[in-house]
Amino acid sequence: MGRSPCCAKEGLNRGAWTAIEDNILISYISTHGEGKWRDLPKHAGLKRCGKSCRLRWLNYLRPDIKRGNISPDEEELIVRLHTLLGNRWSLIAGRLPGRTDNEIKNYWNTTLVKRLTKPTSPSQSSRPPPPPPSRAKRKTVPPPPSNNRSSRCPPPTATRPIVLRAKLNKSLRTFPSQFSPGSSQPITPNDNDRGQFLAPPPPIPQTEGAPLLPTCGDSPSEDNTRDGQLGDLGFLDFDERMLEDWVTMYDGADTVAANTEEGKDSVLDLESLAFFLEE
DNA sequence: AATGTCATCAACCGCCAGATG
DNA sequence: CCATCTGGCGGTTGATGACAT
Repeated sequence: MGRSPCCAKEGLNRGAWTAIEDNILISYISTHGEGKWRDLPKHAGLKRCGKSCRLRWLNYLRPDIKRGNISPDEEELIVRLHTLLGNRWSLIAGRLPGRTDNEIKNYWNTTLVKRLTKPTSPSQSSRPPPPPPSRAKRKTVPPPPSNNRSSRCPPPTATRPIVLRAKLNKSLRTFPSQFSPGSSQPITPNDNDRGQFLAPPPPIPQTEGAPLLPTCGDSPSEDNTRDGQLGDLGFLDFDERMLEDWVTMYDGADTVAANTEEGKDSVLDLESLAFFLEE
């Protein structure tokens, strides 16, 4: 197709950023906000590719960045999320306020991989991660389930059943389940694209027209979103495999409203679900 | 002290998907 | 519907510092 490069390469600075460049970028974004990365260098007077500016801002200069000292809790969460999501660093980072996908990716590749691939002692309970469903692999992996609903439902290999009532819509992907409890402070006003936590937990959208998970055996004509009401989708045999399939299908939806076996009606994010499944 | 090796992480690269005209 | 643009993502590289010999 012959795409044009994201920016002209000639005459651009490369490599490590200088403090001056950082200051220029910070002051420009604080004045004009994020976005328009392609035009940003030109307007800000930076001899950098727009992509490079974006990366520098997101991974290093944002005011809410938390750097270094990944806590044991964070580490455990990273391991669990990676078990569930694979190398989907942006999704994982979205559950760790202040952490960037790049940092988590680096931490995983340098620290955790080595630790987790070592022969585990009896005291170590972390299981090695499954082959990650990376983007590269998604190319070669069998295509995601088609719109044929029945094809979306693998044979039941349940670990335990959950009644899934709704797939959470994208507006709900932004609230944290465990972090910043009691805090409703937005982390950054412009992070609407990275699964960051922008808002306090919204109520369960029982009457909102949230898109629904497909149900096994539904006829395509039965639309659970009719009248904007959530229908009870019935019992599904639920396991990690299905969850991963749904994550693939509904990329970005990392939370579901679930009615567990015990009858608790709740909104669960995938991390909670992973925990639930491990029980 | 000099050299080699390893570990870390910022930055880059190429691909992809959604938006737009 | 199609071509192109744009932003985002994950994989990889390379510079740098720490540590070992």
